[in-house]
Amino acid sequence: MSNAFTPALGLRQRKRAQTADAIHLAAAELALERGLENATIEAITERADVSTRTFFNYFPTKEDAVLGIDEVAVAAELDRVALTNPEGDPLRQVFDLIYGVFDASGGAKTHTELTRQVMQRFPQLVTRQMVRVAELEDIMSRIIAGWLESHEGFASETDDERLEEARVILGLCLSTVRVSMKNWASSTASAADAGDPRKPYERAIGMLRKVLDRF
Amino acid sequence: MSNAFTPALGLRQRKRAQTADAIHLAAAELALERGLENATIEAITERADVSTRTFFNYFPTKEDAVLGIDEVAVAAELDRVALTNPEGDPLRQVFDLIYGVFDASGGAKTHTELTRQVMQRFPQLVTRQMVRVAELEDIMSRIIAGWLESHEGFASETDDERLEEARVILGLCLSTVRVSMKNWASSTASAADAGDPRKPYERAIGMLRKVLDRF
DNA sequence: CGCAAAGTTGCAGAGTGTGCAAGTATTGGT
DNA sequence: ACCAATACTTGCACACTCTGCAACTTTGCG
Repeated sequence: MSNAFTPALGLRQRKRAQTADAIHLAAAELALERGLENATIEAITERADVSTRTFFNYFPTKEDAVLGIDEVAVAAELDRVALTNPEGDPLRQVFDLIYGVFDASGGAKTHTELTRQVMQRFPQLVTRQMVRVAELEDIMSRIIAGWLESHEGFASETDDERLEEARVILGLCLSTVRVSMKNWASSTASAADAGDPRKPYERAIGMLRKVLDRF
Repeated sequence: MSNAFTPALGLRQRKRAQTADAIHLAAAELALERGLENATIEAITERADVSTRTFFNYFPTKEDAVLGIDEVAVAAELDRVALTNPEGDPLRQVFDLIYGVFDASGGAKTHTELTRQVMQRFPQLVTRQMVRVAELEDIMSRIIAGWLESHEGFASETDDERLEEARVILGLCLSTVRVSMKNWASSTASAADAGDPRKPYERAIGMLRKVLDRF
């Protein structure tokens, strides 16, 4: 699991990742076994073999634990991408940004199939996931607005105008991803889909293009 | 208050509306006075002069009370609009649908300025409001898909394709409304804006058009 | 080794939300 | 005016989520 970007993690960090994963796994499994409501914190912590108090040192809410959201990784990804200055298809850039955040947030990383099942069975979690991303709207919009600045057609506008357009663009892409995500979540676990968590994003681009062409 | 559409409500229903409003008012005021977290159910019920238990007979959560969401009215509005078969600008139709749901949901009805202040101070509530509307996505998408059926260009597609496109279209409009809504919430309470809760919707249409023209 | 920083845990407690059963008010029919 | 069905309110007990705090254990590092 260790590569150029995760070089020789100390014992502490390894343990931390292990514990987080154990809690996430227990939470997701229990949710599937007995439903989201009936998977109590007590049951989760018992299976993950940590105290109730420790649970909340890792995840602020039960839902975040089920989704396995890693806030630190998300922040890091945003810091990283804020420095890039991409070229090419603007829509694809935005979708890549969104995918990066989702990917970093953990759901797509370790237990893809488990997460898909959870999202399929509890659609509230897809919504929840989107709300979480929406909370990063300010940061992401600013990044996109920065991109717009170097595009002809946007260069002549004020910062505020660009920021607002960036918000709308982000919103369009996010909502398309959400639709596509729900499709993915409700798809049968065919090998083609389950293996590639990017699939819904690729499909989302196509869907958005198709609808944009209508208007 | 009674007009052609609210003909001679019985005592029971009038009291019910009164109580709901009292709770909503108390919740919104207290949220503004001491913050969302510190406005406890206990404090709200005390001010509205009902028992804690009654509170939950009216609103499922504290946030819904602060926003004054009326689920019954929303359901009625959706039933009503499902029967219509509108003509004209498709985008406007969708925005009208969204506005109808918001309006019926109560936030825009009685205490417009209060609600605006609450949303300005607690942006989570804007998100929350959007999530609520998103939960009606299935129903609204089906209505829109029905509209598409009678539009040339969509008539040749399958029901599933139309439904998916309807979802994406709804998503685009919703996310634009959300952006516009946040602008509205953070605007100063100038007479022009405060008086007309439709303002953000009109503006949203313009914003979406502008961005669509870019692509 | 030995100290500092990070992490774990139990406990006490505030707050949200639900089910139930008993009591009270409203309605509509006679 | 009366009665029975119905709707609404309320108190109570209880389950659950989540937080602050203080004691304790583990890890990192000079």
